Amino acid sequence: MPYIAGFLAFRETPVLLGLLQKMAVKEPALYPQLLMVDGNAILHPRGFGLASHLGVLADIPTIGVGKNLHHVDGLTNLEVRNVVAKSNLQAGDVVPLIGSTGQVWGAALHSHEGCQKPIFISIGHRISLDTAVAVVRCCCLHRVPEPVRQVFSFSQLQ
DNA sequence: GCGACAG
DNA sequence: ATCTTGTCGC
Repeated sequence: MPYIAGFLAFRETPVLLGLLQKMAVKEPALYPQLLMVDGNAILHPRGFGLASHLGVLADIPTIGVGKNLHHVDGLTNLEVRNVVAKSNLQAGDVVPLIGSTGQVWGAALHSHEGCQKPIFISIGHRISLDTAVAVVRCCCLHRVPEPVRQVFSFSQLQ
C-alpha cells in the first residue's frame, strides 16, 4: 500500500495487528496494555487516524503521537508554532489544539526543554487526553517519547 | 504557478 | 519521508 496522507492506517494497521498477534502467541507476558502509536489518533481529517484504527481493531488503549501536525479543522503549523512561541512554555506544558469549529483535537506538548517544535498528542481508544498527555510526558527523555523514538530509530535503519 | 496534509 | 547545513550541549 502506498502512503497517502489521511490513509496511513490502511498501510500500517495490517502489519501492526500481525505483530500483536505474534506477541500474543510467543510473548503473552509482554502483550501491551497500552499502545503509543507513531501517528495521529483523532487528530485526523475524519477524526480517525492510525492510532484510533489500531486501538479499535486490537481493543487496546491507544495514544496518537505525531511529530508533525496534520492540518485539520483550520489548525495550521504556523498558527500552532506562533502560539507555542509566545506562550513561554516549560518542558511538559501543553497547549490545546482547538479547531475553528471549537472541537478539541488534541494537545501540542512542549516535550523537551529548548525544543522548537512540539509533539502532537491525541486520544485513540479507551483513554482521556489528560491521561494520554501524562503518559507521554513520563516517557520523554528527548522530544519524542522513548517507545516511539526507539521504534522510529530502528525503522530508519530498514 | 501552484495549492495546507501523519508516516 | 529524506537530505543538507548550521548551532549547541555534553
